[in-house]
Amino acid sequence: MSATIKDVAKLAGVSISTVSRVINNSKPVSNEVKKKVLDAVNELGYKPNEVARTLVTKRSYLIGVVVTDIGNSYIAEMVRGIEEVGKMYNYDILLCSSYGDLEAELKFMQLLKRKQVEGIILLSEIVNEEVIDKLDELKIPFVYLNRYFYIEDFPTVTIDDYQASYEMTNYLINLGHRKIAYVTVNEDEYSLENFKIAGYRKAIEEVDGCEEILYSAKGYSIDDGYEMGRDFLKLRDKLGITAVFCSHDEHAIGLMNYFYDNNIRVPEDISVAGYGDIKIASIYRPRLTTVKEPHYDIGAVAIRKIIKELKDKDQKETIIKLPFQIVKRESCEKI
Amino acid sequence: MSATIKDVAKLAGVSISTVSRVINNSKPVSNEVKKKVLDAVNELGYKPNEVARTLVTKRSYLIGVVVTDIGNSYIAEMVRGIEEVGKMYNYDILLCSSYGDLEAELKFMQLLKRKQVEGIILLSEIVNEEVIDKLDELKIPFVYLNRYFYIEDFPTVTIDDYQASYEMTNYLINLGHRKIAYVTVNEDEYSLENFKIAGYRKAIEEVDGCEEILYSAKGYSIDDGYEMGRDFLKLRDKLGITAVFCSHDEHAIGLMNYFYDNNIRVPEDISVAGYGDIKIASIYRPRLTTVKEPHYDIGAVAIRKIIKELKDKDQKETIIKLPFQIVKRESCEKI
DNA sequence: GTGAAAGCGCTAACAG
DNA sequence: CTGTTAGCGCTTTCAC
Repeated sequence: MSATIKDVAKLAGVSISTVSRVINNSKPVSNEVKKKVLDAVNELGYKPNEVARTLVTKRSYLIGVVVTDIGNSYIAEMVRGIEEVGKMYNYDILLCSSYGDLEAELKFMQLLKRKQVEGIILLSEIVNEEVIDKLDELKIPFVYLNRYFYIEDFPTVTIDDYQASYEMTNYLINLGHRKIAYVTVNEDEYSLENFKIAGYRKAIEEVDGCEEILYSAKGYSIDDGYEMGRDFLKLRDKLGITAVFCSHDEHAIGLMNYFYDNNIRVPEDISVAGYGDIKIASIYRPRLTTVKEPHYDIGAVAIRKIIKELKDKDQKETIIKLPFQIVKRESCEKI
Repeated sequence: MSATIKDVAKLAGVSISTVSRVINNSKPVSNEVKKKVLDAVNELGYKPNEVARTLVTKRSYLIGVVVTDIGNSYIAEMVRGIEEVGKMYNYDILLCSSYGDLEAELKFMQLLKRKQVEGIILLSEIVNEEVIDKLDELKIPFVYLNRYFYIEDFPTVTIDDYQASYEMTNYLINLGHRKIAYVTVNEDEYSLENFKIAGYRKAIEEVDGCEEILYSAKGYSIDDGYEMGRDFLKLRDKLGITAVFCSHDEHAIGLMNYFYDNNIRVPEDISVAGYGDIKIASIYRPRLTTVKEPHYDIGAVAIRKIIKELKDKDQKETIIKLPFQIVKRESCEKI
């Protein structure tokens, strides 16, 4: 096996505490002895065993991150933020994917705790009381990130969905649109959609000639967006919809795909706006007008919050709201 | 702090060895005692400390994964494969992102070793001797995954690039194309492009009227694909190119974006084929015809290889080749 | 079957 | 400044 601190001590002819002192710079050591130790370290290629160190210091420099699926670009982006900021503070990321399974989420949280992670970031897409309880029960700093649902007074990082939705709807209205459909998902007491719909509604109500048109997609995926295409088109023809604001970029992309496949031109025949600014939104043609959720920053702020809490137990802020942006691109046009 | 094995032992009125035995099922324990222990475990909510366990057993159940950027969909996909298979064997993933920086790669490998990971999967996009040496020096099982470069006799999992490139070119030829451009990247002794170009060349040479047209992009990104659009279009007009086979989906997407922005229709005006089958390839319109690299499987097989090696030191296979697929979609058409 | 004791590799008092 | 010693929480002989 690799060399241990003992080997170094023996080779350098000093005690292990002295070795510990020089590699940690924790206490003054005479230059002469220090040199001997360093030489021995080099000669043996000694690398401290972090596991042993963790056992005594109680500091693992590990943050557990459980995500639903790293394959989602918005999640990957958040993980990037988490990891990059974590690294600045010497933290490493222990990654677990739940694929949306409740049991898996629960299991991983347990597992992470056993592995002595110092904090947990849960990137969930479901809402469940057991998970909440477990998170509290673990007694380690955590942040709960959820794009679809909210839990009151629970540590999280987000944007002002009400305001974002309001502003985007306004943008569409200013473009001249009046028949603006809003594509939402399921109704749920804890769904963030409630805020977004409220924002949309407010904008609609403020302007004469505008009419609220709500449409529900089945799920959150691109496919769900595609599949609603047929029925949505009927609705459009019936009501004269000229713009559609989707609560998720995925719907917008799916819908645009359906439009492409059926020779409906965007934005000439209909304007499409999304929400999220996932990676593909700026790659797809036409590029998608959307609400930019700062995924990277959300991750970055989330871990920063944990690290701060690790330093100073009492942090007041539980919910952090980050700024968003209305990103204007070619999928929406003046009418 | 959380309860330790000592607390359990005390509460159950047995020795800590007995507790260890029942929670690990490592030695027979009388049912009566077992029950007492289990009760105590429940009452205290005891969860073994994996760090302490690792220190004595020398098994961390951790695999280190260093990637360039989890934001790349092909990388995310590989990590999914790694993680999912890892979990089947109770392994967790320690994730590090190098963002292509050599020093970072080196540093993380070191770090992972200190954290006692049992194996390392390096997902690199550069080639460097130092890295190779370091990997060997670490003396733990590893797999080296690199989409752009190869290292002879180095543990990796890949596809037969020569054959894939050959088959795709053939497909284009069978569609009636004769002036087929191949978009490559930089020339480098260790570039996988050498194999791909050879495959392309072979197909071209086999058919009368075909002519080799090589074009080099600046880098590997979508932007690089976009930026070559202008010059490429000139070349197309000059040579009468009817199809372009890009060595990377990113180029193909970037190119198609340039075409879209300049009113060149795909596939009517030019057929476009890619390589990789990254996520966006099947979402973009028109959907991209491409060589499907099984990213998920590559990750899955990579970690499986490591786990196998952990079980049985001597594994013969160093390079594993996985099957690929020619995925025919709408971006290529008969001429 | 069960307990006592040693030890994994390291840090951190405590003496000197 | 430096060495000795006592653990961190757990597994694993080795006796009984």
